[in-house]
Amino acid sequence: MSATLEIATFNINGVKARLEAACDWLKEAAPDIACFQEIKSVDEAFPREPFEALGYHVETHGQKGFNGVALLSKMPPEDVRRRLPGDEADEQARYIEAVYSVPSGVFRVASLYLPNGNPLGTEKFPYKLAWLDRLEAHAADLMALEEPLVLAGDYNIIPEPRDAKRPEAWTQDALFQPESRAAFRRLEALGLTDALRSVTDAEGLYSFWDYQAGAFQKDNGIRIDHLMLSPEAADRLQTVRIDKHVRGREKPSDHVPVVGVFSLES
DNA sequence: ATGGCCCCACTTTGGGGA
Repeated sequence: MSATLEIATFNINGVKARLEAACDWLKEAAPDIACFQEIKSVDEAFPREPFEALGYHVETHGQKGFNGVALLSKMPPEDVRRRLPGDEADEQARYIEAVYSVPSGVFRVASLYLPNGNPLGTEKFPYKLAWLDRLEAHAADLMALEEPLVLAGDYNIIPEPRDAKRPEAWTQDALFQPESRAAFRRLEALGLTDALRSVTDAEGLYSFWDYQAGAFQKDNGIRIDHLMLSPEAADRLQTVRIDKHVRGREKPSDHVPVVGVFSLES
């Protein structure tokens, strides 16, 4: 184990369609922990072998056709939890959490895929807000553990105007609604830190570009994939990297990886 | 963010995404 721990979040938009892209990126970036979203696969059909061949333990929480999250890790996971607490009737596979032992102690890491919430005016938006309420409650419970905690994932929230190339185009979208952004700020009010914003105030840092209308070529992107850190994790954060180049490859996901680099020195 | 896409499923049409 090196003196740093790299934890990444990556919405891969289908593990079968993205097997080569995901493996190529893992080979070059070699994160210690990769949080995947939108695996779009049931657990039994998840192609574990190519990832295990790269040295990763694989834990999945999938469903048929859409959604689904996974945790890939070089060290074995402990205490794996699936499903976000707070609604036993919620069947959508959007949350998996595990604890990892590292030389400095432990890191608790979650891969989460927040509901999109579009279109407004349907039941999808209240579902998003209810999911955010449940996430806030669970995050509060986890914060009380006073551990290094990384809530990594596709939040489907544009936190601020500087997180979009064209913020005016998103005013009627669930990703940029005041209620969505207020919920994100409530997570921050719990003491969670938006990792990227703790290292830079720069605009033009995006994690998603639509497949349509040449959005990537125009750099018409948004920042919706986030690493939210407990104080114990934020204290160890060295830098945050967005692997934008993978969006320009063959058969890419519409998202790119966001990587946090943490110090393991005591 | 619409002119232009992409993935998935009991596939050839519709649901879902952002």
